[in-house]
Amino acid sequence: MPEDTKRAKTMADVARLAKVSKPTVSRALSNSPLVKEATRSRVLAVAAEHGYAVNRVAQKLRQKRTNTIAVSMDFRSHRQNHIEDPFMFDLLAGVSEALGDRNQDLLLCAPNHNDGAAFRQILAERGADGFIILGQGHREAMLDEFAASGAPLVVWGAAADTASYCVVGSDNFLGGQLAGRYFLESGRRHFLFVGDTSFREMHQRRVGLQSVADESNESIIIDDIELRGFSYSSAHDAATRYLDVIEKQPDAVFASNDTAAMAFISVFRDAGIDVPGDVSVVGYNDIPSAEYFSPPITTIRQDTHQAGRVLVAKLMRILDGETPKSARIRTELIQRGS
Amino acid sequence: MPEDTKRAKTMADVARLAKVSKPTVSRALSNSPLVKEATRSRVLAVAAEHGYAVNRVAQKLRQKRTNTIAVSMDFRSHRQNHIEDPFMFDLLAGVSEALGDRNQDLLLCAPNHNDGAAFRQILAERGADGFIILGQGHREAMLDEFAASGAPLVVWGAAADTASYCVVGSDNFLGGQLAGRYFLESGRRHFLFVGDTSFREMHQRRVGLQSVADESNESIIIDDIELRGFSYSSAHDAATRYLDVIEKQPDAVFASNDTAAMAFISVFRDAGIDVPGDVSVVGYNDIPSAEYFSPPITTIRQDTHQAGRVLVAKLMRILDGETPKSARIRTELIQRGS
DNA sequence: AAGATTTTTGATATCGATTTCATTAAGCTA
DNA sequence: TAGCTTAATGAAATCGATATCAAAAATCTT
Repeated sequence: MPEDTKRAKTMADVARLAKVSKPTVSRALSNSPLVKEATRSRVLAVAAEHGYAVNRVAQKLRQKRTNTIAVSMDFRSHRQNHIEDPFMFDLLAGVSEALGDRNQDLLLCAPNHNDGAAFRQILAERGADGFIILGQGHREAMLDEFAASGAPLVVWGAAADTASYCVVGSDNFLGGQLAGRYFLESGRRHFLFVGDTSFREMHQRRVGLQSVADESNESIIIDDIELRGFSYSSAHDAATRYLDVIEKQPDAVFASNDTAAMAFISVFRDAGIDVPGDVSVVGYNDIPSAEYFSPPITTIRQDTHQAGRVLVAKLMRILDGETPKSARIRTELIQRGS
Repeated sequence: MPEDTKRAKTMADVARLAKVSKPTVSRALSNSPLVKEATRSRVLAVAAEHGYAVNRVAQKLRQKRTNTIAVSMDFRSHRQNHIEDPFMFDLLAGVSEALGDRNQDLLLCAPNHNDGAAFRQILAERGADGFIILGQGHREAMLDEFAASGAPLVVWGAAADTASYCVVGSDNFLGGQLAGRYFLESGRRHFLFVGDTSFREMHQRRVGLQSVADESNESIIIDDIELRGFSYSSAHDAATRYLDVIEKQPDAVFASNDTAAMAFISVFRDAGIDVPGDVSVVGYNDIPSAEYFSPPITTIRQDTHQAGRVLVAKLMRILDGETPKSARIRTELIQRGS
């Protein structure tokens, strides 16, 4: 039985060994209904026996489809900000898994410049069929232009009303509302919002918080601390300065990420202010240590797993010629001890 | 002057427009010395004018080189362990940057199974030229076999003496020694090691700590807590249990990651044990918040940026047919307040 | 069983680059 | 300037798959 045991490198090899033609091998391997069942199984057997694997590069060239998605991550800003938050990492994991399920390769790219030339080049050189953009908060104009040129792309973040591309993001407005309602229900009336509102996400959270105050019958005060970036240290500094300056202490802090929430709690504790007794603190993202902080942090959780799947699903629809709408990801308040 | 303003899609287009042949265009674009300077500049001008970009897929097919490196990340274990440590992320960033500098594409893959079939398939289908493996601590046998089959790969981690492949990792033994010496110098004599020694890295840190004790003239005691995984919670639980059980309290804790160090400090504080007064604590990795914890955590820092560069450099040498040695990354003690 | 249909199969062209090898142009020597 | 060497160029083959379209085989009619 054992014949030629050499590895079959190309379809031509398999064709010869199975005594059929190249196109038939191709059809058999791609489960085309055009090939007779008996032929298919013979071809598959030969292919398996000789360890044949299609050359995907040749396949891509001929099909003019790469089955590859470029995922753009802005590592630089991530490192500059000393972000400890594993959120982006989770997002990447979710995208990776979803792409794997669809047999799409993931080309990871970290563009160095803002002008989008790197993206255009990837498309021109046929390195990928489409783009998933993670963490490019400040580059909306570039993305608009890129999308306008017909590039298939999906962006993680907060949708601008004017965005011409498909955006998938957490429901930041709802997140802000959830925090506000939680404060109201626990009798708080003087809020402090902490975040970098130059990011649209953060701004939307602020607006959500405001909407709760506006709709309430109570008279609510909202203070603001404008952060730059997401580092623990900048939040810590801001908290310290804030305590020096204020006349009346707030009874609720909505920090737009858990790291900042921790920094504020830490400063409060050092200043003898009790959390949640004197001040309630709500964070965002539900990072792993939020649960184990002392006190455990009440926070807004986004479903990163779902996020990855939705990003990929939207992009696939775009590649199929549809124009899917932007989407918001499930968002919920995790009530803990702060 | 402006002639045909249509985009040039293929080399044949450029060739026609520049009134030369395809091979000449190819040579001009790849800076071959075979082409006359005047010709080259004319071709480049035409290519630029018509927005031509080489089709990398066709290039790969012909050259039998993909200029793509597959980077394997084990997201699953990462998520299971609730790792907050941005270490892997930094490593990925470093690798991404180093690959970018060398014009190599980064194919991110997250193998689901342990048997290495996914790796073999990537190679067989010519999805990548080589592999950088991050975070596969427990799969040495598979990697050995894969390397033995001639696959070009470099692994992040701790080198086994028997490893047949190139390993780049932090100098864990030195890391353990640095912690031990720090303890000795500050007069500590009763150490506690906390970590998951089923990971070789952690084991090596333990051995480094031991070596300092052995070489010292003092009589040193070393206790051990064997963790499973890297989560804050498991460390927190372990610390709590430990305090219940021990008779004599250690005066130094070497935690094999910062998250565990934080958990222990937190438990100590709640139990009224002063850090660093009663117990000194040293962590590992220098995560961003280590600096801002209270007290700021003394820790061992690895140079992740260098790590990425070294991983890529080693792999490139392997692809050039050399067999570079395993390497250790710079490792230093960052002395802070614990 | 001849003729019409439907399934299967295969010969050939193609995707877009690079390599090989032959050829022409340019530069040098005497 | 003939003759020789070297530098530039181009025609054709190639990488390994799939698409197209025509031909052969199988199945169905009557």
